Amino acid sequence: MPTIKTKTSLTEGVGLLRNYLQILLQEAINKINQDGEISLPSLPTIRIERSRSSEHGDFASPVALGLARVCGRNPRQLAQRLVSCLPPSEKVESAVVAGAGFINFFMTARAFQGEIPEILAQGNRYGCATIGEGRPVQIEFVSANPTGPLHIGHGRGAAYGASVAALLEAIGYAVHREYYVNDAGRQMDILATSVWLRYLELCGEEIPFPSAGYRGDYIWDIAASLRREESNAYRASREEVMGSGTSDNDDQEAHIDALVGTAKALLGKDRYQIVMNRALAMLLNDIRDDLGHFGVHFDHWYHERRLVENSAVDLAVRSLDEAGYVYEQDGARWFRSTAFGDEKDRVLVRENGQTTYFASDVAYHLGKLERGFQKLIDVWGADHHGYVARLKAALQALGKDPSSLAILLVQFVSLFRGKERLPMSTRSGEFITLRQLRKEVGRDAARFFFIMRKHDQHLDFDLELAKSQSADNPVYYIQYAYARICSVLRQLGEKGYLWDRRQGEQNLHRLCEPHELTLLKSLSRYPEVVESAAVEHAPHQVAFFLRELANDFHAYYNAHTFLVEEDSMRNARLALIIATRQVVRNGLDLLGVSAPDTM
RNA sequence: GCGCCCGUAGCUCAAUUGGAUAGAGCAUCGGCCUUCGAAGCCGAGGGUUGCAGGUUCGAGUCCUGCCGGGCGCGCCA
Repeated sequence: MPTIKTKTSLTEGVGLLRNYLQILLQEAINKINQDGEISLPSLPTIRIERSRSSEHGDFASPVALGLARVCGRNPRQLAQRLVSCLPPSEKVESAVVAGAGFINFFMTARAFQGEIPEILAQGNRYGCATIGEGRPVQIEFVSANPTGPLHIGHGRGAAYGASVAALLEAIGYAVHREYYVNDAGRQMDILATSVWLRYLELCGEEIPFPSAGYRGDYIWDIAASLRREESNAYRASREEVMGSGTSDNDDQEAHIDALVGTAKALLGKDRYQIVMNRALAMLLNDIRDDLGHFGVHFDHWYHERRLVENSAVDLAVRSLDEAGYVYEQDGARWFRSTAFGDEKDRVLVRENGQTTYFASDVAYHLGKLERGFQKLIDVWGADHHGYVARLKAALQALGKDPSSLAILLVQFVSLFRGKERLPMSTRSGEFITLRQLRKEVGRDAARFFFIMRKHDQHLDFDLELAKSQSADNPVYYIQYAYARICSVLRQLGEKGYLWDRRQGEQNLHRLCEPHELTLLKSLSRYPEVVESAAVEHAPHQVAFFLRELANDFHAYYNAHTFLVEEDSMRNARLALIIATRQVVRNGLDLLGVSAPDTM
């Protein structure tokens, strides 16, 4: 019989209790496998779960159920056999077979008490893992067009992307955060022209503003700065501007395109470029500043222009062509994405010779892989879902593995003020910006609320709830737990005590009240939660965990006094709540939410 | 019409990716402050997981068909 190797041995570091139990089961399976009782060519994956109900112990494994199927044996009998082969352990109180053949583990109090020194020793690093093994991962998020301020939807993408990035970093990936700046397409022309038209209005020209232009107030601000800087040097008359003959009443898109042409002609290439660059710079600064205050930072801002200028886009199109997936039709060049399951083929080069946004995106993603990232993550608004198939198709056509790119779609946000739903229209520039939201509810509540739901769920964001400083508000509930612990420690000093960490760690066996065990068990779950949330790109799991942890702490607080007279007990309890404080802070940190000492 | 996502307590959402008796928070009702912060704690009620089939030891989760909602379906980005 083959000996199945175990990754780690029992004598090595403790690590997660879950992994520890996994090893125990491995030993048991190995034993009966070597005895010839069962015959396994390779080790099955041994799943260990936290029991949902305390009646089922602390951990449970369904491994015998799967194994029984393979071996053609009775699951309960096999489970019983495994239990009898488990190596003895001081961490396991008992292991029993239950239900269809589950193995339930009841742990000793000591097993959980042992987590406290780990937390205190690791501090900010507690919960981190090395699964990523330093592999480079690139995560692209927000990437809003620089044609206006960020709105609520971008806020959700920003909060989500930032938390996923933090989680991946926590489990050992080398994370590179990137914002893709769409500064090369038609939208930029419309932006530049919108600014110029407002500038002309400021100069006193009465020109009707095109409905396809950007109408937001921020356009006035940019125009005003242009006028301050350049005075009337960019002025043209109403007659010159309106001379193209198109009308806003006929075809709004054609009209704006004509105005763009007029702007380019009247200003000349250099001055037109200055207007565009000024608008772009101001908007990007605004976005960068906004995100900075939101606690969201990027390692790199990647400009689409760069792809155009260094011919990466042309190269990508040529590569697709050489792979045999490009053809010409109606004067345009098409990518045969239907060969990879897309609904229809997509244009790469337009009839007018200009490459499409899609062509840039192919080049951009190809470049990401060529820069050495093995794992790519894109966070997109759900309205872009139709885009997934074509981008993956392009990667596949270029000989890349499409599964190296994970596209996470973030659903829309509906804003509520209590029961009242706030209208969100992007047209006419009347939408609530991220900045307004941040100023109204604060960064902490905004960050927390945005990640509280799974990314593929619609999010109802209640401004009143986010602002309320009450138990209804989960952010305050969690922060309050943190502040309460800080407050206890202040009281400690006022009473003339000092926390004796060593004595505390030596008396952890004193922590055996039900409330204490509940809290200890929750604390030990934290590394498991971080790992799961990271692997599944699901920061909401951290939010739910913190809520439960805070609840366990508040319950403990109400049931017992920490600052008791007896030194050994006091120091043990302080060790527990200081460890709790550490875990709350680590969790909040992953979510970009602050941990205040007082509230 | 076609494609993708979603449908779980009155409301907003979880559910260890196929595991045991589907759980939280609001809201409702009832208790707990002379005490380390009541921004807190404890308890109660509330469910045919949209509907109907199927797959298996086992389904909220997987497959099929309906019903209802959201989003896409440009030589825009």
